[in-house]
Amino acid sequence: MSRQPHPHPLGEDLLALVDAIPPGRVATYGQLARLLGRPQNARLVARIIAQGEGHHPYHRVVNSQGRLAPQWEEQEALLWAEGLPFKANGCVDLKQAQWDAEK
DNA sequence: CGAGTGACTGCCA
DNA sequence: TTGGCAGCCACTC
Repeated sequence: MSRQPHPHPLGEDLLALVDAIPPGRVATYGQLARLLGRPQNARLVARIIAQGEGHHPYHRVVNSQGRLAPQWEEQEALLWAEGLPFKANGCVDLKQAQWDAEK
């Protein structure tokens, strides 16, 4: 066997965290990174999610600007289907949709 | 080991 | 509100 089920040790924790995001809400890479204990590793979080191992609501993860993935147009449709608020420029309104891990 | 790249973030104009 | 710049970390060549 000698094979790693996850490319990163944080991958499993991150996936569980992403799976914990309730519908109608979104989380930022930095927020997830902070919950993982790596507030400065937002890019690592993005990379792990970009790898897309297993099935999780990755579409609920956006950047600090509420901007969606540059090469994933379907994400907007998925978020819209969950009733997420969008701004005029096509970004998610984090002010209303950002997930609060303590709530 | 060094340079380039990226689904990032925060600050400033 | 929007856009540009620098800083950070991990991966790839």
